[in-house]
Amino acid sequence: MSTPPEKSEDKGPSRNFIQQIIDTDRVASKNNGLVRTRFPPEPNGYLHIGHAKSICLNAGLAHEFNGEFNLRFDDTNPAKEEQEYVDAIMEDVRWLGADWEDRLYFASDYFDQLHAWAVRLIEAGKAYVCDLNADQMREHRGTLTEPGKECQYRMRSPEENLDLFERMKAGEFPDGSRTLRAKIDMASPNLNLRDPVMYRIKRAHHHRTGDSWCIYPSYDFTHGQSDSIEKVTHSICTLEFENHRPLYDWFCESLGIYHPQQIEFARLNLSYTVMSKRKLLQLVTEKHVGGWDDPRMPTIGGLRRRGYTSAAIRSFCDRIGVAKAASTIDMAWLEDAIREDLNQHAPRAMGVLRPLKVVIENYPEGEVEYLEAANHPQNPEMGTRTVPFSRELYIEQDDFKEDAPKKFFRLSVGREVRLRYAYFITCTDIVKDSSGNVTELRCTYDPATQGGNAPDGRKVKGTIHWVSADHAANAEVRLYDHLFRVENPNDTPEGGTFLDHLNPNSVEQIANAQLEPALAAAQPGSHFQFERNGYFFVDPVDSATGKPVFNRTATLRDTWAKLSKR
RNA sequence: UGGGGAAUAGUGUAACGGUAGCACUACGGACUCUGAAUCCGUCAGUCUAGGUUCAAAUCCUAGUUCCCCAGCCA
Repeated sequence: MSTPPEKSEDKGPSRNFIQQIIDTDRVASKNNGLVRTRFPPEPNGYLHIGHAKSICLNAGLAHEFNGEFNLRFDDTNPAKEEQEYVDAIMEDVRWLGADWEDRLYFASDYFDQLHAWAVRLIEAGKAYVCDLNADQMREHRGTLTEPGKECQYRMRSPEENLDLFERMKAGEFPDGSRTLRAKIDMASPNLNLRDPVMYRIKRAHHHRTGDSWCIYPSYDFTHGQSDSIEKVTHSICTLEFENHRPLYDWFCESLGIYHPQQIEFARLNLSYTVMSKRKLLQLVTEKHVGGWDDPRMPTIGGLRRRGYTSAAIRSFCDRIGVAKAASTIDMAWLEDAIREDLNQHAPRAMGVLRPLKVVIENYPEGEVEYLEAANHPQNPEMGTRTVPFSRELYIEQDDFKEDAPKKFFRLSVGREVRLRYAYFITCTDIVKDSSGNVTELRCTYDPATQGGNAPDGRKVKGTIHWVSADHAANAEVRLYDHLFRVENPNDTPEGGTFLDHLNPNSVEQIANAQLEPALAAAQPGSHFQFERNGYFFVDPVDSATGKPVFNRTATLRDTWAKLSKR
């Protein structure tokens, strides 16, 4: 996925710190030079752009070093996990272009092995059954500055522990009444090493193992061993697991099993959005958005429905880099990535979002002519189409200004502009309603400029898009903006929440945009650039045959908007 | 006040003792039948203070700031 290093001997592309670690490992023939990575989601929610960074990183590394990439679900908490999420996650990973081939794994497939390993640690005197309840355990754990206390159960014999653990497994004890803990060090300055829980009693239906277990292994007792079973060479995770690495290492060492190397990197933060699963869930359940795939969501499903392509997301992940410093990437980077992709690939069309009627007074009534327009001016191979032209048209309201400044290159009374692919027109008069709003423009056209070129060589500064009023297709268009109006929604004053920063105008629905007629047949899932407006995607969910709904994926850069703001 | 991490233009990311580079943003300009794209250019950076060295973003010392950890979540 990420581009392989170039051959150039001088200065190749920069290598991130993980690539450098792997370079070193390969020079040392560690793992015989093999690279195997994995993406280990918990199926308790939908994937977001932050996960995409991890997927691209892991799959990209495997690809770059000719290794293997696994998909493994970390499904050790049946209370939160569901098959629905498994399915959605697989779809998203596949869509992103990461290929796990036949290596789809579930931590739950390792439950028997994990149990056997737990028994082994008990026998070795390295694990014990503890009768403390959650509150008591918290008390015994100590604090950041004070060591924890060893409990009375810590000294139980392996025989007693074995017996108790088997009875835990057999369902003899109520939920939460006992745990199996690793016997490490209650005084460790790293709280994760203060005899962490390996197994807890939890009667919950597991999406894969059903009701066959009532004890479930914890993340710490599962993750490293799962990596080990799969012979993962480089176990790449986010920074918050750095404190867990000693535990990861402890289990592999104590068990004497293959020991993968855990490497941590900084998770992705994006401006103007939130990334935590909890907050995304809240947006959905409290109906601040339409669902997990709402086009304003930073989820993979949301981005896809917004019109992002997987190529753009991969390119984005490639560009943002990988490091250990916590950082927040500007949303503009994501927008840049999708613009770059769509600029090359999206066919052009004309669509008027906020229509203003234009009557060409010297154009014969009832006449229609079909003018040729390029589907992509920079790429003639994409062909041409025709658009109907007639006496009455719609143009964009923003393309007319009664008191037009000098730098305004569009229409105003007495000014001439080019209608894209059509004619030069000059505005001669305006019609207003009783409250003074301009409702119609009266114009004349120059028949000699058909197709958009003047034989006398005269230039016009402005070219605007248009549609024929009688032929235009009506369609719903949704204009999306940032979900939050501040760069960092997590930055809230005392007593506030991230929801306070929700952007009330994050979506604007336009019920009756006027589009060139061919767009009525636009296929769901296809991309267009409405010239001078932006990139639009035909919503795969809400579109019906002959009634497409367009989601604005991204605007075009708008120099004029910037100029006019000053 | 314990432990683990991290600090390089506005934002990201390279440089691994030897010219601080690249990208995004911003701002100019050229070009243009999309005020788009493209092209050219400008502004702008090594957290602080000491030290080692011919030479320090890089090594050492001290400090500052930020992030993570007290779930039977992952």
